[in-house]
This record gives sequence, C-alpha cells and structure tokens, in this order.
Amino acid sequence: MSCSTEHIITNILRNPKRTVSVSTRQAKQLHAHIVKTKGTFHDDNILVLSLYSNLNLLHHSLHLFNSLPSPPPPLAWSSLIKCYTSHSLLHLSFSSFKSMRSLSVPANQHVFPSLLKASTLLKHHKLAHSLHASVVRLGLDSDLYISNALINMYAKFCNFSVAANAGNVFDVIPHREKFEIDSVGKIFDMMPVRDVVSWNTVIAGYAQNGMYVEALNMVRKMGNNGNLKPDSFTLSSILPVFAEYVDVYRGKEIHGYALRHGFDGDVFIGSSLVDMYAKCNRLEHSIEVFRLLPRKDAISWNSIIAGCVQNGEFDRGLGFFRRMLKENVRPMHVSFSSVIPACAHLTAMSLGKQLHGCITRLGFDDNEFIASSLVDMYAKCGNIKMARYVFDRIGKRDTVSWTAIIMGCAMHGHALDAVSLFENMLEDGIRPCYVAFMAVLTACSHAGLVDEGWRYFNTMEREFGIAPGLEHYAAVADLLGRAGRLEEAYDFISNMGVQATGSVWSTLLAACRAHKSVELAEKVVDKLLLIDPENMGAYVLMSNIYSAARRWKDAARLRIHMRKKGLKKIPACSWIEVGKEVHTFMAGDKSHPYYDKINEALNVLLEQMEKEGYVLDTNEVLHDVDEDHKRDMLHNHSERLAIAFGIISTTAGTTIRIIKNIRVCADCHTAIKFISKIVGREIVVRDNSRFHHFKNGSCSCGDYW
DNA sequence: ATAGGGTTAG
Repeated sequence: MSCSTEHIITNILRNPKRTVSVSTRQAKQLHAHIVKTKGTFHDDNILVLSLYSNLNLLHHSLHLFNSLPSPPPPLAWSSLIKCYTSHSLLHLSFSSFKSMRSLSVPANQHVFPSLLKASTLLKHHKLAHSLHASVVRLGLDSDLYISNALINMYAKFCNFSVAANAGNVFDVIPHREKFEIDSVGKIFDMMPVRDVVSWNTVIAGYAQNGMYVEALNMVRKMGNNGNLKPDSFTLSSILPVFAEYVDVYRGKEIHGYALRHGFDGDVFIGSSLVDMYAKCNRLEHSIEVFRLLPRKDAISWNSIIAGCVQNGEFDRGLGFFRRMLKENVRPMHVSFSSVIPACAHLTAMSLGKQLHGCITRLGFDDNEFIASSLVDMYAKCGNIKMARYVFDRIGKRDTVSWTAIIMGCAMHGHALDAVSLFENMLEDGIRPCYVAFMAVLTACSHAGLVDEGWRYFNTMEREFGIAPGLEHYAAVADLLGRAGRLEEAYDFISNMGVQATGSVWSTLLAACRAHKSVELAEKVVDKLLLIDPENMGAYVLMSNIYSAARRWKDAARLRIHMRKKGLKKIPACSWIEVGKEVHTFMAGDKSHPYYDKINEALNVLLEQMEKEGYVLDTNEVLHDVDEDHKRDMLHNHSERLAIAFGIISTTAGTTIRIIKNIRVCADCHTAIKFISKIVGREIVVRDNSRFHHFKNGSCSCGDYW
C-alpha cells in the first residue's frame, strides 16, 4: 500500500463524519487497493462508494453499487441516489428509492435530502408532499439536513412574487403559494437546531420570492440570535435585494464585507455584484468587478451583457457577447434574451437574424424570454411578418410575449390586429399588465380608434385593478388629440391623476399643428414651457404652427427667442443600411459621394410622379419663400434622398428600409406612396414613433399618423 | 452519507 493511500484510509477511519476531501485519483487508488487485497476493512466498498458519490462520479458509483451483495445497505443507496440527483437524473433517483423500498431496505434520514432535492428540481408537488409525510411519519422532521431541504423545497415551489404580482389589488394571494411560503417560516421556526445552511436557505427563499424586508430581517437575526456570520452564500443571496432597491450604498457595504472576508473571487458574489452595480446605474463598477473576477462562468458573462444592454450600452453588450463566444463559454438561454434587445434598439436586423439562427441550432426556440425578445426585435427592425411568425410559434405565452406582438402591431399601424390580439390574450386567461395596456392604447391612438381606446382605458382600473400611469394618460391624450378632439384632450390632461410632463403636452401640441388650431396651441405651449422652459421642441412646433397659419412675424419672433436662449433645432435626418454600411442624409444635404446620381434619380422619379397625378403640397414648407424654392426644399427632404439612394444602390424588387428621426411630412408621405408604385418596391419608413409600409401606392397607416 | 447562493424578455 502506498503511503498516501494508507494516509487516506487512516484519515477516513479516524474521522467518523468522513469529511476528508480526496481527489478522484486518490479515490480510484483506494478502490484498486481494496480490490487487490480483497477487502482489508469492513464495509470498504461502501466507503469508496460514498467517496465516489461525493466526487459526483456516477459511473464509478454505479459500477461499485452493482458489485455489492444484495440487498445493498442504506448507506449505499443514499450515496447512489445523491449521485443521480446531482446529475439531474431525477427519475432514476426515485426509481432507485422504489427498488430500495421493495427490497425492504429501511429508509434512513440520509436518503431524504436527495429525494427532496429531486422533487424540488422536478417541481413535483404531489411527490414532495408524500415525501414530507413519510419524513413526519418516521419522526425525522427535526433532522437538520432534512429540514433544510424542506425549507428550500417549499421556497422554490411557491413563486410567491409571481403570484403576488400577477393578481390585482383586490385579489388575495393564491392558496397554494400562501401555504408554501408559510411552511418555509414554520419549518424554520420549529427547528431545534439551525446551522448556517438553514439561515442561508431561508434568506435565499425570501429574497427569491420578492420578500426583501423579511430577507434582510433574517440576515440581521442570523448574527444576533443565531450568532452566525454571513458567508458567501448569504452575500450572493442578499445582493439582489439591493439591486432591486437600487441601493448602491448598502450594495457597496456588502462588496466591502466580501473583500474583507476574502469572498471577492467567488463567481456567485461576482455576478450578483456586476448585476447590482448595473441596476444601480454604475456600469463602470460592474465592468471593473467583472474584469477582476479570477474565474468567469456563463452566468458572470450573462450579468455583464445584461448590465450593458439595460444601461443602453448596446455595442458594449454585443462586444461582451462576442468575447464570451471567443473564450469558448457556451451561451445560455439568458445570454440570448439579454443580448437580443440590443439588436432591437440598434435596429440591427441582420445581426438579430444571425442570433436567431444560433438560437434555433441550440434548440432554444421555445424559450419564452428569447421568443419575446425576438418578437420585439423583428418588430422594431421593421419586419412585422417575422415578428408574427415567431409569436405564432410560442408555446406558452405570457403577458410579456403578448405585449411584444401587440406593441409591434401598434407600431406598424395594424391597430385592428393589435386590438384583436389583446382580446385573444384575455380569452387565453392571461391577465394584462401595465405595459400591455400601454400597447393596446398606443394601437388605438395610432389608428384613431377613439371609442375602443376609451373603453380600454376605463376597464384597466375597474376590471383589472391597474391604476393608469403617465404612459396611459399620455396615450389617451394622444388618441383624443390626433382625432381632432383638441379641447377634450386639453381638459383630460389638465385633470389627469398624475402631474403632466412636457412630453404629454408636446403630443397635444403636435395634434394642434396637425389640426391647425393656433389658439389652443398657444395655451398648450404656455403649459409646456412652464414645466420645461428649455423644451426646444415646443418652440419649433409653435413656430411651425404660426408659419402654417402664415403668421410669419410670430414665427420669426419665436425663432429669434430660441436663438437668444441658445436652443438649437435638431436637424431632420434619415438613414439607410446598404451592404454593411449605414448612409446618413440630412435635409438638403449634398455631401453624399453619389449626390449627383441621387438628384438625377429624384428628377426622373418626379417626372413620373407628376404624370401619375402627384401634386406638390407646399403647406408643409414652413418658410416664407417663393414657390420654386419651396419645391426645392421638399424634394431635398432627408427621407427622399435616402430612398433615392436605396433605389439606385439595391437590387430591384427588394424592400427599402429607412429610419428617420422625426415625423414624415405630409408631402413626403404622398410622394413615397407614388414612388412605391412607380418602382414596384415596398418602402418601410420608421419615424420616431412608428412604421409606415408603403406598397403599390398606399401606406399601412391609412394616412392617419 | 444527506442540505444552501448569482444572470433573462415587452
């Protein structure tokens, strides 16, 4: 026998708890030795089996288990079952247990924790309850390990936060969740002895169920009543609470504690620190913590990717995702649902499609988080058909996936689809949430569905207990304003339940412009500038309203005032992706290398457009200049330059996609309808709030925008 | 011998 083998065996025998740690190599060495000497010690094989099981060596454990004389003793069973459970072979854990019972081997306390864990992972309530009953029947319910496993099981089952948030204020918490979260506290309270695992389990249970106050209380009690110090498990469970509360000071305190106690290399603490700093808008701290992590696993990468994207740093988020792949870390579901929104915000459809390809290859298509982010991405990139395709294939739809498609339809002017999807959601028994109502109200306002919009607005509080927020009031104000019910909209905003913001008044001001009401516009602009004196949009809109009413002097007065205040108008701008490059155009911009060709194309188009009946609408020119000059200005609007460039530089028949930073003017809207027919192309224009699909002479918005 | 922690979508 080699010296080290002898040492191990002596150690194990001397240590009744057998907590010696051995390497895989040492365990195999020991096994070989026992086989060779045909068993020097009593129960040698079972000893090795427990070592193998501790090392999670399933094949070795199983092999050894099968070589034991029948029936194997309880110890062998619990080792094997533990191994199955930690390999997620949960059904094998239970079938082994059944075999064990059928061989009349008594169940002792050591076998239950693994079985409880297996039923937790399976979310098998019935099995869990029968195991709990057996534990009580056998008088094992005061066992430390079993109680810890039970607390964890009930905490994982109850999903208390989801239950509490799903219902409205008039609802009570569903019975099952109430029972389960109560069980957590009861079992913990009744334990004769508690160790650090008991405290950590109950703290994590409360934290994961959104019971933050209770979780923090338990951390305090753990030190006072329990005389135990928080360890790395405690810290990684409690950090998400400070992320949720956006409490960077307490979060930093935990970070300091982790550093002082040497926990800073822990991957679990690392990823919750990255997340905590990101949620507290301290992205640079997140990046620094991430950089200093000695070992990074997939979840650490997920945290930093999500952190960047949630802070609007889309390119950095994509950069971390690429680095993750480059370092051969396999992306998880979460990696994709974190990074896809970056493509949505950047309107990067080709990248989004590539990621969708990876998702399909990895078999992640049925993940609801990923699917919702894909629906949103396709919709925001202008491809509503693909958004619908993905949505139709979601197996389990929740309020988020429904909202994504409803908002997508709203953005694309398919208001009737949006409304019927909303009704389908209700029929499916999915309770609409705050954001879902924002989506359906937006759909109504974009299509002028005033009555439907009102109805939804009134039902949200009465039937669903959701108090309308600023976004809902804004949508209704927009709905009334666009429909020309300007005075009603004014009264509505003046009397709504929350303080109006500048942007709510801005939408009404835009409506005043569309419906040419100078008097109300003046009242609105006073309100707006009272709230937001620096709002240059207000000046620009009001000056345009004056110009449209040919009150040139008033318009000029406002422009001078703007200049004095140092406020500058954001220039209108459109862009188009051709090949891999983004081409940007400003109104009247002649700097593009192909400007001459673009101009030539525009002139040819204009000739054909006029033959088809296009008449210039100079009302949209808001300067007091002669008609020729007006004509010139309109023909050089940024979207026309971008579209002309798209026509001459892409394959005939393909869809042209343009993005614009402000609303399309009425003349351009008419012109693009003609152009789509003449060149036989679908032209998709996204402005700052929605999409227009021009096809064969008409637009999806039905000329209501 | 058996128990506990971090990340995601509209």
